[in-house]
Order: sequence, then structure tokens, then C-alpha cells
Amino acid sequence: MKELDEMDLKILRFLQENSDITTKEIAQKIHLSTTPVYERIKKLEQQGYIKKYVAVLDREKLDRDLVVFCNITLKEHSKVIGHQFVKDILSLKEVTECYNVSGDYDFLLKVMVKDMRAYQDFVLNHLGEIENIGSAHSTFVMGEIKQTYEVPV
Amino acid sequence: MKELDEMDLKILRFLQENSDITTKEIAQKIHLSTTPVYERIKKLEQQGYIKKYVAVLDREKLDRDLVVFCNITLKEHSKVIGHQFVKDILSLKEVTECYNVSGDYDFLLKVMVKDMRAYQDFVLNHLGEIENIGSAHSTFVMGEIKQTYEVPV
DNA sequence: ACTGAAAGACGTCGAAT
DNA sequence: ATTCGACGTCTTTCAGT
Repeated sequence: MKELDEMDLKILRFLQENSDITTKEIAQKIHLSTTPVYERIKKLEQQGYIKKYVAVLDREKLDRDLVVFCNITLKEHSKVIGHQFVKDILSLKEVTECYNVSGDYDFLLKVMVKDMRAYQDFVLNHLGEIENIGSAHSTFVMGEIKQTYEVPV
Repeated sequence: MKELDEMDLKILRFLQENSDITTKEIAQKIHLSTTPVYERIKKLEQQGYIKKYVAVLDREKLDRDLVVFCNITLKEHSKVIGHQFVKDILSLKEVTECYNVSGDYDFLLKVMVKDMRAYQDFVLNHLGEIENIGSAHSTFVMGEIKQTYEVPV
């Protein structure tokens, strides 16, 4: 991180907002020519600051209208059991995010499904099949105020 | 959504995993030539299934080591107050996601900061400045088990 | 480390089948 | 839907400052 200057940060800000932008356009915006911009981007990719480039899809157009944050506690907390839980969770495609968290619960899942019926099916038939879940508490998303994948830099 | 066939879905799956892939490579993977793949992608972009293309950055390499889910309640729930809260929240760059949720709290924020000291500063000096917040309950992320921006299709 | 120019690759799109 | 082909633009590189 130390070796990044303000030019690098500006490039990162542009790219994480829209990676379709051309090297030339970035160059114009930050008042450089294309070559240094090109080389900086390559450096940022190689050094891992940029992990990958992805397409962002429209959740609702793809009929995934329901987003739920699901708080999970485990019955036991041994290393083996935790590991098995993680393995089981990773296989569920409806779970787009999973965090090990502090507080009253052990894990926080972000689940994306078509509708309430699909969520019911998810809880009963998918979560319900996983061993060692103590409790599951669902928080439903009613509105997305802000939704970005950006790292504040 | 109805008008998407299996080919379109395959293309979306590839692109949301890695948008650096060339039209030619997708064509090979799904056994089509480049022209129809190209046209399908353009259609998916124009119809809004693909919202944009972005670079995914490495949070930890950029010194944003602490992720916190912050549950907020408002003191009052009038339309005006909710609107002002939203406006205030949107101005905080540390808040990468904000949802209006069901349950014991009104809003769920995902906050990304450098460390615990920065979080303290965020809560005291940024959240603390916002009117009408009744309570804030922080859940700290200890480990990221799964973290994807993909829509399950 | 940057500029400017030049080569080459790929996205882009029309025409024909 | 496919191949072919051509055009334009961007990526990529190199010589020069």
C-alpha cells in the first residue's frame, strides 16, 4: 500500500467504478499519456491490488427479488464442526456472502433468492440439511439504499 | 427475464465471474461463433441485465482491514426524517452498503475502515453527526468465508 | 518516469450462406 | 446461427527526453 501514489489511487477509483473505461480516457482525466497509465494498471494487477474484473448484473431483472441477511449460531464450536459448516455453506449458490462475526451469532449470511417461497425452501431444504446449526434469524431487506462493491480509497 | 435462454445465462455466468474473457473465448466454451455471442452480450447490456463492468480491488492490500455490519434504529420514522438519514448516509464513503431492513433495527450498514481506531472515529464523528439515530449496534467481521458480488443464475 | 509514435491484436459490424 | 472479412480503436511496445 505504501508504494501507491495519488495517481495510482485515482486510477483505482476510476476502474472500480467502471472498468470499461479505456487507458486513454483515464490518461486524459489524470493528465498523463497512455503509457504510464497502462504500466500503472499492469503493476496494480500484478501486485494484486486489482483482483479481477467482473460484470455487475441486475438482480431484479434476473428475478432475484428477495435479499435476506441470515444470522446463524452453531450448536458446537469445534474446529472440525466449523470447517464442515463452512464447506456446506460454500456449496449453496443462494448464499452470496458468508462472514464469521462477533456478537450474538456465529455467522452472517447474505442470501439471494427469487421470492419468499424460494426463501422458505432455502431455509427448510438447504439450511435445514446442514448439521449443527443451532439457530437461524432472518433479517429481510426491504430497500437497498446503497449497494457498491467498491473499497473506499 | 423470460426471454433469456440457457446460452444467455451461461454468458452471464462467465461475465460475472470474469469480464476480462474475450468474446472468442466465451464462444468456444459454449460452442458458438463470436458474432452471436457478441450480439447476445450487447443485447444483455442494452436491456440492463448487465449494469456495468468494474474492477474488484483487494480490500486488505488497500489497508481496509476492518469490516463492520452496523445496525441502526431511528428515533422517529417520518418520511422526511428517513429521507434526511438516507441523504446523510450516502455521503459517508466508509459505508459501502446500506439497506432498509425488517426486524429489530431500521437500517443495516456495511462499513469498511482501516482499523478499530478508524471505526471509532467513524462512529463518533461521522455516524454521531447524523440526526435522529436512536441506536447503533456493531457486528464485527472476523473472517470472510465467502464474498461474491454474483447474482445466482 | 513521462511523451509520442508505431505495430499489432481484438472488438465491432456488415455481407453472404 | 455461422463464417468471412474489413475497419477502427485500443492495447502494447519502443525509441527518445
